[in-house]
Amino acid sequence: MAIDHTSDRPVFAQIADALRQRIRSGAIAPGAKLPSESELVEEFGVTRTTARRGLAVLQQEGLTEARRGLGVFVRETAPVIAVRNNRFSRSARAAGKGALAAEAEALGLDWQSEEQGPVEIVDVPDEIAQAIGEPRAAVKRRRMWVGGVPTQLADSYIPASVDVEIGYSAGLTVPGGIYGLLEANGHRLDRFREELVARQASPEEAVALHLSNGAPVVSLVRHAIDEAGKVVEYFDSVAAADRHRYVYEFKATD
Amino acid sequence: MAIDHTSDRPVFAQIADALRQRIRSGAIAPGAKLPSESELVEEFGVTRTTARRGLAVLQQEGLTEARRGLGVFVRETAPVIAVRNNRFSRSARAAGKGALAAEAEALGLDWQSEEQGPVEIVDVPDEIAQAIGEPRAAVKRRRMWVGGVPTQLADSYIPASVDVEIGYSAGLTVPGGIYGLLEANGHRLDRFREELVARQASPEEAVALHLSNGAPVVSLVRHAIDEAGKVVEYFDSVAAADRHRYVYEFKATD
DNA sequence: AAGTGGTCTAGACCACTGT
DNA sequence: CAGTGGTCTAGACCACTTC
Repeated sequence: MAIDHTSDRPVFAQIADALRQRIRSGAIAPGAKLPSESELVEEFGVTRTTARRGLAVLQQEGLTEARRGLGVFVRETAPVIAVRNNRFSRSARAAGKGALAAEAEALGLDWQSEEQGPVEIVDVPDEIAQAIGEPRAAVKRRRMWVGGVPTQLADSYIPASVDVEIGYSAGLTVPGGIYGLLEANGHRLDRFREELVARQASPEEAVALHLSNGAPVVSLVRHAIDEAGKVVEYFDSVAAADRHRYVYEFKATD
Repeated sequence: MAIDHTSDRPVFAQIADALRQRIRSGAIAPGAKLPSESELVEEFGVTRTTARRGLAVLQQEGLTEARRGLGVFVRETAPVIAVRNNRFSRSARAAGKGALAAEAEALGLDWQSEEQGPVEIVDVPDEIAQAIGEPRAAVKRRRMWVGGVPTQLADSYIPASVDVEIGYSAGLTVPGGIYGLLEANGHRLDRFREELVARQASPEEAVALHLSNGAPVVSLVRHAIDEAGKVVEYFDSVAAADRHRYVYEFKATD
C-alpha cells in the first residue's frame, strides 16, 4: 500500500483510500484504533501534515473519530431509532407511551425529554404563520435523549387560538400527550403531513446534538390537521441522521 | 471582525465564523465571490494556510464552493424536487408520466433517465433476498438527471419469479411503467413501504452524483407489495439530499 | 503574465490522556 | 513523563482561469 507519486490522485487522498479500505474490509474493526499520525508518517513517507489530511478525509466522511491524547478510532455504529408513520394511532396513544419512548425501550435504551424552558407564546416566523393561519403560537422546545445521547431537537407550535381552548401553555396535560389533549377538546385529528429534508447540521445544531461539524441531520416538519381542516400543531424536529430511520407505509391508491 | 487571540476558539474557526456571518446576513449573496485567500491573509493577519482552513470549514458545511483559478463562491441553492407518497396512484400512472418527470416539468426543468446497462438477472444481497423472498432478481440500474444535474441513483429489483411472468427483463413495457406492467399481469398493488435514512455519500456515490465528498444523501428503500402480500419490487435509491424533499401525507388512524 | 485555488514540506508550540 | 492529536507559521511548487 505505497504511495503512487506518478498518479494524479493527491497523496493525502491515497492515504485516505488505503485506510478506508482497511476499515471497510474489517482489518480495522469498529472501535479499533487507527495507526497514529507518526506511524502514518513512517509508513507512507510523508510529513505529519499530509498524514493528518488523509485522516481528516475519513473524519469528514464520518468513518472515524479522533480522541485527544488517545488516537483515532473507527466509529461504532449507533443504535438507530425507527420513526414510523403509524406512531400517532389512537390506540398507541391510549397505551400511554410516546412513540419515541416505545421505540427506545424496544432497543433497551433509556429515554429522556429535556425541555428548553417553559411553553411560551411567541410571534412565529412567516413560514409557520402561513401554515397555521395565524401569527402567534404557543411553543415548547425540547431536546430528546436516547441512551445517554442527544438524538433530536423538537419544537412544537400550537396556534394561539387553539392554545387558549386546550390550556396547553397553562400546563394542562392528559395521558395521550398533546394529541390526546387536542382530541379531548373537540379537535379530532384527521390527517398528518410530514416533510423531510436531509442537510448538514448548522454549527449550533452540531453542538446541541453532539455531532461533528457538517454531519447530516434530518429536518422533519409535521402538520397535524383536524377534521375542520385546521393545522392544530406545527412540529419541527432536527434529528441526528445516523440515529434515525424513517418508515412510511401507505396503501396503493386509485 | 478582528481575531481574538485570547479566545479558546481557534483562529481558523473565528475566520469561518466571520465569513459565515457575512453569508447568512446576505452581505455576501448566493453566487457571489468570497474574499480571496490573499485578501483573507491581509484582513485577519494570518498565514495562507490558516485562511484556507477557515474556508475549508465553510466548504465542508456546504455553504461555499471553490472554483480553481476563479475564487470561492457562495453556493446557489439548488432547485428541490418534492417526492410525494401519492406519486404512485393509478390515475397518475394513467396520465402516462412518471412522478419524477412530472415534478421536474413543474419546476421547468428537463429530465432524463440514464440506464447503466441492460436489465440483468442476478443473485441479490441477503437483505434484498429476505425482502423479496427469493435469491434472484432482475435488476435495472439507473441514474436520474434533472436540469442537467445528476440527482439520484435508482436500482429496481423484480423477483425472478415475477420477472418471468411479466417479461420485464425481456424488455416488455407498458405506458404506466413497471407498476403498470405488474398490474397488467395480475399483480394488483396493495401497499408500499418506504424507509429513509440520511447519511454521508460514499466516495463512489459522491462521484456519480457530482457531490463533494461526505455531502449528505438520502437512501430510500421501497417495497411494493401486491394484494397477495408478495413484495413484487424492491427499489433502492440514493439521492442528493440538497435536491430532494420528501412529503408524506397520511390519515390519523385508530 | 497575473491572480486564483490545490498540494506538500518542515518545524514549532499547545492540550489532553495514561502510566 | 511519553505519546497522542490540534493549531499555526513560512514558504515552495503546481494547475487552472482570465486577460
